[in-house]
Amino acid sequence: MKHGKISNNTIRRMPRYLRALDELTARGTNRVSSFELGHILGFTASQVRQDFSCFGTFGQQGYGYHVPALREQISQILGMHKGRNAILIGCGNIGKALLCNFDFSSNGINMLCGFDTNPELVGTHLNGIEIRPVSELGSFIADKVIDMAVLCVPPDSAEKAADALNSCGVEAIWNFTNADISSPGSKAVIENFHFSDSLLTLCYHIKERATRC
Amino acid sequence: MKHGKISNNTIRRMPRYLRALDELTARGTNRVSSFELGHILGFTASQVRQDFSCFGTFGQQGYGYHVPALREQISQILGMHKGRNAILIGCGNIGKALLCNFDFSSNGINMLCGFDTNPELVGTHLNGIEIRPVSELGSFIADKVIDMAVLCVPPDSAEKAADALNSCGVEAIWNFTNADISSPGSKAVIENFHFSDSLLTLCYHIKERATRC
DNA sequence: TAGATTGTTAATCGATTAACAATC
DNA sequence: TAGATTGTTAATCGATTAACAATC
Repeated sequence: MKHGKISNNTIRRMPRYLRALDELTARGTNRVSSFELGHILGFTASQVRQDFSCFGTFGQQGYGYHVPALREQISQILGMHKGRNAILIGCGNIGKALLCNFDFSSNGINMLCGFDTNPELVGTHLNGIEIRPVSELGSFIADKVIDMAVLCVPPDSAEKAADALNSCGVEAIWNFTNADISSPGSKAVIENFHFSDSLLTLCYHIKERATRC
Repeated sequence: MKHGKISNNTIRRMPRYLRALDELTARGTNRVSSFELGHILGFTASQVRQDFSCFGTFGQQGYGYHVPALREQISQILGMHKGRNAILIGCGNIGKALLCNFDFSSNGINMLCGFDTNPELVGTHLNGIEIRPVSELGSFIADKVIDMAVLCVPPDSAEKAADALNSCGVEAIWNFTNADISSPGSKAVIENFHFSDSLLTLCYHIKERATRC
C-alpha cells in the first residue's frame, strides 16, 4: 500500500467512506461506482477516486468498486485490525457513557480498564470493565503496551493527566476534557473532541440562517 | 458587522479562539496580539487577522486586541446571546450524559426538555429537565420556537426522527446518532458528531506512527 | 465490440501565508 | 517620535474538480 503524505482532509473522509460502505452492505449492494459513493456523502466522483488513489488502486475500470473488498481496504488503512489497547481516565458522566455505550471493540479497540480518583467508583465495574485507582496508573501501564488513553477528566485536571500519560509513553490521547491539551513536549497524537466547538458552529449557522430570512 | 461568505474552516476556528480567550482571561491577561493568540492555537498571526477581518475590525494598530472585547465580539459572531431553545430526543446513555453533564446554558442554549419512548423514563427528571413521551413531540413543538434538537436516538431510528423534526420546522439538528441523516428534503442545518469518525482518525495516526518507526 | 468507469494528469479554485502601508 | 501591530492586498501553496487515456 503506497503512500506519501496524506492530507488531513483525506484522512477524515476515510471513516465516512467506511460508514457509507456499511450502509451499502446493509442494503445488500455489492458494487458501487465513485459517483454513487460520492453521491451518498456529498462528494464528487473525482474526489472519491483521488482519495483512494492516495493509498492504492482498489477499483476496476468499467466496473467500479466491490463493496466488501473496498470496505476491507479502508479498514486496513485505518488500522482497525490492530487490536489496540486502550484505557479510560476519569469515569464521571462522559467516561461512564463511553464505557457503557460506545462500541470500542467494533472499532478495533480493547478497552482494558478505567481509572478514577473517586474511592466509591474504584473496584466497581462498568459494562464489565474494572475501575482502578489513578494511583495505580503508572504501574498498570508499565508492563503493557497502551496505544490509547481516552481522557475524560475535568478540564482543570486535563493538562496534568496528559503530562502523566505522556511520560508513561502512551501513543495517543482521545481528549474529551473540553480543554486544549498541548503539553509542549507532548509526543502523543491528540484527537480533540470538543462538544462546545461543535455546538457553537451549529449556533453560528442558526444565526446566519435567521439573518438571511 | 460586515460579512460575505465565510469559509467553513474560519467558522470552525471561531470557537477555538473563544476557548483561547477564556484561557487568557483566566490567566488575567487583558491584551493579546495576533501572534500570541495564534501561537496558543498553532495558527499563524496572518491567519488570525485574516479570520477576524471576515467579520469586522476588532483590533487596534500597535496594540493588538483587548481580550474581553474580542471575546464578546466572537460570542456575538457565534450567536451565543440569542437564548436558543433546544430539546433532546433519546435519553439513553449519551442523551443522559449530555443532559446531566454538558453545560448548555453557558453556550447560550435553553434545554427545555427531553423526549424518550421508554415509559420508565417518561415523567422522570434528569438534572432538573423533564423527560416527556415522544408521542407528545409534535404538540410540544407546535406552540414554541425550537431552534435546535439534540438527536441521541439509536442509529436505526435516526432517519425517522430527523424527518419528524424536519416536518416540525426545527432549525438545526445536533446529531449524535452515529448515522448520517441526510433527508433529501431536509431544511434543518445538521451538525454531525460522530464518535467513531474521530476515533478512527486517531487509529490511523497511531498506525502511521508505528510504521514510520 | 460498445459502454462504463477507473486512475492519473492538468486546470481551477480557494485557503493560507507573506508583505506592507496605515496608524495607534 | 519610534516601535509595534493591525487590516488588507498580493503571492504562494494545496486541495478540489475536470478531463481523458487506459482498460475491464
